[in-house]
Amino acid sequence: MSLRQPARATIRDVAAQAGVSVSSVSRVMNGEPHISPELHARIMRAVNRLRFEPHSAAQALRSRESKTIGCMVADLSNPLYSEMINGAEEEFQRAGYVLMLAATRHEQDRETAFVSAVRRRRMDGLLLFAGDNAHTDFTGALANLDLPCVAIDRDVPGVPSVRADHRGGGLEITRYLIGLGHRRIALLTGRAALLPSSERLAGYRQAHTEAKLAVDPDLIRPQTQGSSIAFSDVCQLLQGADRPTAIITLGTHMLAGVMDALASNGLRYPDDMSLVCIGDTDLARHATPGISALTWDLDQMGRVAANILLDRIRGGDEARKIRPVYLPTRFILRHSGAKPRAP
Amino acid sequence: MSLRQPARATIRDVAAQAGVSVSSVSRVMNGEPHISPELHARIMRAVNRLRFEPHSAAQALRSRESKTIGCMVADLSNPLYSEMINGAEEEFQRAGYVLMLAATRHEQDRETAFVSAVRRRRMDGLLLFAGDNAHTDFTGALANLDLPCVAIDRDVPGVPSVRADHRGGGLEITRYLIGLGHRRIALLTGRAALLPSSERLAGYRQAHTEAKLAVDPDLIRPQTQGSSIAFSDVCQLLQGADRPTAIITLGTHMLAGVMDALASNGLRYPDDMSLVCIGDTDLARHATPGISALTWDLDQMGRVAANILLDRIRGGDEARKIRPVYLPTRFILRHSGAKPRAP
DNA sequence: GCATTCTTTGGAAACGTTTCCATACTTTGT
DNA sequence: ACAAAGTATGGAAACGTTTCCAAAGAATGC
Repeated sequence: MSLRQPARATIRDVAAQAGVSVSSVSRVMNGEPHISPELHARIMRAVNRLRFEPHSAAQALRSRESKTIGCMVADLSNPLYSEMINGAEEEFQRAGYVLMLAATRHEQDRETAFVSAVRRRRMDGLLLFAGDNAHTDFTGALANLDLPCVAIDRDVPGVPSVRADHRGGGLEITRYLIGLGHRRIALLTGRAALLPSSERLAGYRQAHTEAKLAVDPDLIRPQTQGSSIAFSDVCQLLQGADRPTAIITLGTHMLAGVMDALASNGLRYPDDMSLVCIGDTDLARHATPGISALTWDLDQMGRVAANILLDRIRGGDEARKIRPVYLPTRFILRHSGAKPRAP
Repeated sequence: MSLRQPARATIRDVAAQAGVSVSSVSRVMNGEPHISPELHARIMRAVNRLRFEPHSAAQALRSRESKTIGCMVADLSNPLYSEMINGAEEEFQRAGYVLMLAATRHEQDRETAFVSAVRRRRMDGLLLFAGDNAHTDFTGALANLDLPCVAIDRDVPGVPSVRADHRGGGLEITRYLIGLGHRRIALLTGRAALLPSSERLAGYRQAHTEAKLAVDPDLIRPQTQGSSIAFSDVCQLLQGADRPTAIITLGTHMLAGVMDALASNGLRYPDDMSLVCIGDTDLARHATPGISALTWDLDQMGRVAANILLDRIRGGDEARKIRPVYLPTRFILRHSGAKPRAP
């Protein structure tokens, strides 16, 4: 019935066509030395004639490497992550690896499921993006893995990581706001269990300590990323007796919710409320007035992580270093900060 | 020197441990019928004791399916794409497939390279995102592939596709602007070779034809996505003698460039220039005034495409349908449009 | 009660590579 | 000139599954 394609050529077909042994074909395909030019030419001719393409499952089975990198991320639709993945993927592609992607949606089940997939597929390495620190089942599964791993903005015991200096960034922007005279600064920093959030919080606390200010726990909103959550968080904060006079918020999605909340409460920034966001976005840049933002190089971060992982896979010198690599953050001052109003 | 992990258990180890044949183990692992409960229990006990996980390369080699989907996208850092991938990945994950991702960066070489990877790895299906229609080498390579494919917002001969109704959307927003009285409408719609761009242009033309207006080719800027390009495009348009009075632009990145260009030329929207953007973003929503936008359901689009592909892989009834599936666009009216000034 | 079909198991041959070992020539060193 | 080392090739055994075939026993039809 269906006219099937001619069966794909195997290495044996190539050997027969060229009149040589399969081992010679294998050697040519893998660019091994000690091959006479004539043999090489003859084999390549057969390869081209038959359009031979080695079956990577067979290669993986025999040679025990799959030329595959697992990449685990909580949320692909978050531009912060996709930007990093984009950078990392370029490096992997250049090195001849293919990315296998899984979005875990912050669910521990999916994390362990992916670790299982990594094992079954004998992936050569694993790149971990920010994920919940409380997922100990997952880190347990990971420890049994004996596989080169690199984490991005995540703290996994025994795994090297690349991190933005969220603590320093949190410190810098909190100092800035305190310097302007703010004493009640709300922090909408995303899920508490994520490393970037907890680090930023640490910086925030440090700035308060330096200025001998107490931290009001009510001002810290460690909620999930999302504009509607930010909206209701801010509304709630504004209802309170002792309002904040400044807000630090994530730039992606949450900032929009914060702006909505301010607008629908008839407040304007920077006069009624100072604003700083984390992660520079088109919105932060082009809102009027422009919103000061903390930023760092996402593409670079992906690339650095990818290269560390590749180096580990190759067993390079760097392979034993576990200490995190930190990338600097940069504060972009715009016009969303002002002295707080006299009460 | 290095304390290696104990070797991973194979199906043979399990069989030995349970005192049965390997074929029985295989049957249990694959949930085949005709297995006595006692055998099943005995084998599962051995599986758990040895922490057996089947080697997927061996499975792929023997069974000729890799449980893997290739996903080719031009630019991962574009939120439009990553949102769609996010939706598609969820569906694939649910069906037990893993996504293999490649970013082609609009380079034909990378496209053909990935097609080759798809062949070698015997992936089970291929999901294609918007890419250059001029890449005929690539579509040629694809035709030889004999593999279930689905395209998203891309026209590949013989391949079913899921598309947003960019033509209808382009028509609607152009009609809207013409209805306001605009006669010179600039169109900054991204690379001309991409299907969404050319479809929008078709809608734009149709609206002009309906209104018996000529289309000035100078107003059509089929440039690559990017804020700096949009910036210089708009500056150039504003220098011309016969300025446009409205601009249609892509929402991601380009809109920011357009806004910059207006601001640095001392123009404000909607009074000096009407604005509509394609793809709703935080910036469009929260700029003041809000910017009217054309939007469609990205997550849904990814899911629909994924399910069509899965159906094709299973050889389902839908398998033979090649006609594109269209998803509707929706026009969100905000405050970025006004009647053009009297000249 | 006997031929037929179904259920349950085991044995062994693939799947398509890589890699180890053997072998027949060439070099090279002294 | 002869041992040792190097180069170029082939043969065959893995790698870890699935699947086809055979076979023995249990259930069914008439």
